[in-house]
Amino acid sequence: MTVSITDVARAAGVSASTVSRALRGREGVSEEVRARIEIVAASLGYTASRSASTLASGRTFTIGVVAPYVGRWFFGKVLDGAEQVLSAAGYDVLLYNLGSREARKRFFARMPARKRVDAVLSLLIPDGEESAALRSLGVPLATTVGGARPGFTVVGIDDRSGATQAVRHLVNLGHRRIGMISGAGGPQQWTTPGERRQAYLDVLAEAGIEHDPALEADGDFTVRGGERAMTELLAAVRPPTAVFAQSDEMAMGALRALRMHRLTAPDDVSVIGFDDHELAEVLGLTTVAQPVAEQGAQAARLLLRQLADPNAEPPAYQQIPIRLALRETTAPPSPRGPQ
Amino acid sequence: MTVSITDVARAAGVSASTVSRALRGREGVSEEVRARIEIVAASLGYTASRSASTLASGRTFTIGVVAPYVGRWFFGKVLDGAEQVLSAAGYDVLLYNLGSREARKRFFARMPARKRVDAVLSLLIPDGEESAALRSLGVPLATTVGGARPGFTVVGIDDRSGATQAVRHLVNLGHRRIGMISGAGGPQQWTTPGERRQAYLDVLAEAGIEHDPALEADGDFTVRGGERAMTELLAAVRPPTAVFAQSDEMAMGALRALRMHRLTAPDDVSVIGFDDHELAEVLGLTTVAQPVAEQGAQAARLLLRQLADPNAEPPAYQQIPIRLALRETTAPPSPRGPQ
DNA sequence: CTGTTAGCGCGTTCAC
DNA sequence: GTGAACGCGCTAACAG
Repeated sequence: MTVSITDVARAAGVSASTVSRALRGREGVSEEVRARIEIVAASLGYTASRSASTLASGRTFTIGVVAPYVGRWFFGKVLDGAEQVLSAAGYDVLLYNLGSREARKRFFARMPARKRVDAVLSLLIPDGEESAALRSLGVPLATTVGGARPGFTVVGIDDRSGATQAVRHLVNLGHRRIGMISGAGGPQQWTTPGERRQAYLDVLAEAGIEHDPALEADGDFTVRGGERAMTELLAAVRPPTAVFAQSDEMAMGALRALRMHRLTAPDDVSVIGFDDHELAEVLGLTTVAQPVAEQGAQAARLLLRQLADPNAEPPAYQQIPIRLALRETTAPPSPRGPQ
Repeated sequence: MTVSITDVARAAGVSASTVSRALRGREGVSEEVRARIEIVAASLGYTASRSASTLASGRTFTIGVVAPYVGRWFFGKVLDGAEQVLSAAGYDVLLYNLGSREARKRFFARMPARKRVDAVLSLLIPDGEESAALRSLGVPLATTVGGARPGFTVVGIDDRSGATQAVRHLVNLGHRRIGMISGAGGPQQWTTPGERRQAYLDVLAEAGIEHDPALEADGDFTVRGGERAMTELLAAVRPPTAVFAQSDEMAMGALRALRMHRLTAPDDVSVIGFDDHELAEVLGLTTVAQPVAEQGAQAARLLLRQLADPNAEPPAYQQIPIRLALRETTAPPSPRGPQ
């Protein structure tokens, strides 16, 4: 039924190996024969069976992408960027979406990717055991989240620098009471919240502003959490005149909380986010823009490079540049701000 | 290096065929032996090679998902829903993200999914040629977009009914000048814009409201487009007091346009969307809620059913229920609305 | 440059 | 209930 390599070989009057060589562009086939084979193969609609080639060669031409939740903006974008690079290079993408705790457990327990992929791109932060499980696959590993980890090529942004830019921006506008909405939870290995917080503290210190713990609130990296956190900050004895949210989604929640209190940004409170979510521009949200899809693309490129040259030492950590996207939710403090 | 079925067989003191039978739960293996084999396999960390099983059995245990753009909210959600169902059933998901015109062309020209998947879920609307290419794979096909198509199992919502509910809601609130932001473009086979528009016209007619072409604007199904469209509507001789946007993203653009004009919803203009985008709730947007992830999940289930029983006639079209999500952007027309 | 010979690791008969 | 033999479709090593 489906056409195999021997069908092509017979039709072209050559052996199967010659067809194999010709179609994969290997040397040792005369141009004449190669051309004939290509025509025959095309006319027969032949595609080599991936399973058979994999079995014979050991290469799968497939990259596994492990994600916590492709339905979320951030991961969808990273996946998008990675997929484009990989498919352009002739690789297939096998997606493992480990949203639920059970799915995740099942994946790492049974490792369905074993013998199925040439490399793995992880969009989630594996704990110690999970990292070991991935390393046991014996293939190149990359990730776009979390700090440097042995065995992984990590592509990320400079969280410290991004947060520094954000808070400095608020300081430069003249704010002195600057709040922060952060995410306290998350896996141990996720260094982002800590890095951004440290930058916040450092900038306050360098500006000679005393840190007020009442101006920090946990937003859980969700819109709802951001709303709750902002509400909390507004209830402080002396509310902030500006707020740095560690993510755009939390910043959006904060904007909503302001609206609920009949306040607006930046007239009453300045708000700056982090990410450059696709709706940030719509909302006019000032933010630290990180190229999300590009991080996935770059991680994919580094994996491809390792596959092309297994001997080359892969970079342990690579940074993608970020920039401040000035929009409409930040301005100098106004006298009529919340007291 | 990697452990194979013969390794397990030797360690368990049985033959490879017995291991194969035992591990796949086939009959004809004593419970005693099966238990022993399972223990040995687990302790050795054995996973059957998918390529080898595929080659031997013809089944790939892999489903191909073809998407136009996983980075977009809607498709990410559908993919998410589908992936969960498929991976829970032991299937892998091979993702083909056909964002660019070239990627799409390349995919349909070379059909890299051939011999690689047991079924295909398409999140994009294939044209005639592309449909034929997919059908030539000889596997079950499903889709969550577009109208019914031969050879495909289609899972979707009742666009007509959803739009009817939306516009009736506005009529019931007392609105008479009701605008619509729609999307004119898109592929021929995409019936959604037309269906929703027809419902809009029908409800106006049934309410005895004369249709005013000046109250329709094209929003291109994007936030930006929605913003432009709303601006256009506000510039009409007699602007609408309420607007039905055919998607939440366009509705969000409309809200932004209102803000730019120092107007608000619902005080000046009521706005209702369609989708229940994850940020709709945050913005308080009244909308027609469609369960996006559920559509992907249901399509996946129908594919699995066909794989389990190839003889069963697959349903040609299946509808997922929708509901009106009443929130804060719709209210009775106010006397101080735009004139 | 090209053909022949062996597997790759399984699932699937068919005997026993 | 279990094992031996065969083949799935292809690539790799070796001849020629």
